Amino acid sequence: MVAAEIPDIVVGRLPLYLRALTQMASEGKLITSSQELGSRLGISPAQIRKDLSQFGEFGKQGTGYNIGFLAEQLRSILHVDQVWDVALVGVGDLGRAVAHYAGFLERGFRISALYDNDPAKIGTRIADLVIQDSAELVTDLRRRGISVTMLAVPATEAQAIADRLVEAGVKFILCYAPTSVRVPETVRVQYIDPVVHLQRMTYYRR
Amino acid sequence: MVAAEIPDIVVGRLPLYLRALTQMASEGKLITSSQELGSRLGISPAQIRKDLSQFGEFGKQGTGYNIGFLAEQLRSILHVDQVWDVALVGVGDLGRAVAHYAGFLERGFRISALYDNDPAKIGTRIADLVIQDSAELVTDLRRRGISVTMLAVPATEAQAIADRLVEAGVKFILCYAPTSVRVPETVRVQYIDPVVHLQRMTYYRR
DNA sequence: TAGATTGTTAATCGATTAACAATC
DNA sequence: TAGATTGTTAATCGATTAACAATC
Repeated sequence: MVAAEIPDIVVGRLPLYLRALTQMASEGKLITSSQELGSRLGISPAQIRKDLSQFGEFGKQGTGYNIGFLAEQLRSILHVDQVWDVALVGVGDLGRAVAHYAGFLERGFRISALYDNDPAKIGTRIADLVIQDSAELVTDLRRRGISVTMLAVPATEAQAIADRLVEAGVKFILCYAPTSVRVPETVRVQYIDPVVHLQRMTYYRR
Repeated sequence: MVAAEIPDIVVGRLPLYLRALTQMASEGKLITSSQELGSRLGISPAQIRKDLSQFGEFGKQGTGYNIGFLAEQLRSILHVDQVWDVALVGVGDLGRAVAHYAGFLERGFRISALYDNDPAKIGTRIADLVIQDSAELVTDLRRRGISVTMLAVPATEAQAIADRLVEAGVKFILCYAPTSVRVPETVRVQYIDPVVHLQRMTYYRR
């Protein structure tokens, strides 16, 4: 049961499987198949079986997968059978919306710290959290042992803040700023830039 | 000069190239190389050259790429040398933040219609736009010829709204709802779900 | 049992990289 | 010219799919 080297691209699909399974469970379904899951997600059944088989044997021939059991396994694999404390840096319009979003907790994350560098915002509250001064970022995150952060600052500030996050020992950064940041290999970054997604589509203008 | 079949994954990188080039231009740089571009983006120089060569010869041996020229070419390839009207459906916290975001226009998109089904919101304004009733979605989008939309409604409503968008002739949907939607093959969907990105990272917990 | 679906293998398909001639 | 970097080819690497024995 030694963890083999799982391709990044496979890991990337696991959260989609988990999300679909959770949805099925909420619809009262108990069992599904690679066929059904695949048709919901637009992924081939063979690929789903292959992906899952990297981690174990979760299904039953002739029957399919127990939705609750498979979801539980995926939560464990993705390490979201626990709740991660997340710090959000940058409380502009987007940061505010993210801070208010209620959907994190049930999927393994809890926003538990907010930072901004605007004196007018520091000390005010959003969703029960006091906005703290970004100047305290490094000592504070380090002290609290927070390793997951979301970056919702302007693109021009993203690299500087990312450097501070790295300094604070942060391991995972979800970057909403429309720019790439450079970090050591020990730190992982994921990006969300709506314009990138839009441009990926308009290429296919007919 | 017949458009060859370009892999999706290549198309997906073009907006990143464009974003980095635009940033370089704003820094006053005039020339770059696949080496430099690659190191900013964490992509190999060979891959960048290969990707670009699918569309033409944009560089000069020994010199590299003219940043302004290459950016212009990419805008043309991605069809963002024009401005696309975008409709945003769902004006909750996230939709509001998206509507206020000033960064769309210079990258080829303009939010020009807002929809919600909450009577308390309909008729009010956000960023100079009057929120319209979702009930008018189909006729309205069709009349205005809008083909790009952003979907910021709850997951439970996403499929129903997506069906209406398809009915209205929409071709591109950027889905912020944490769910997959089924649409005909003629319609493209891109997804933004922050939790999916977070879970992709926490898998690598050490 | 008969029907269905998994887990897995082998084959296919596609993407990335290394290397280098061309040339600015 | 000498140095640098492109565009492109061929080789390598990796991912997806088809097919089917196993088995519930």
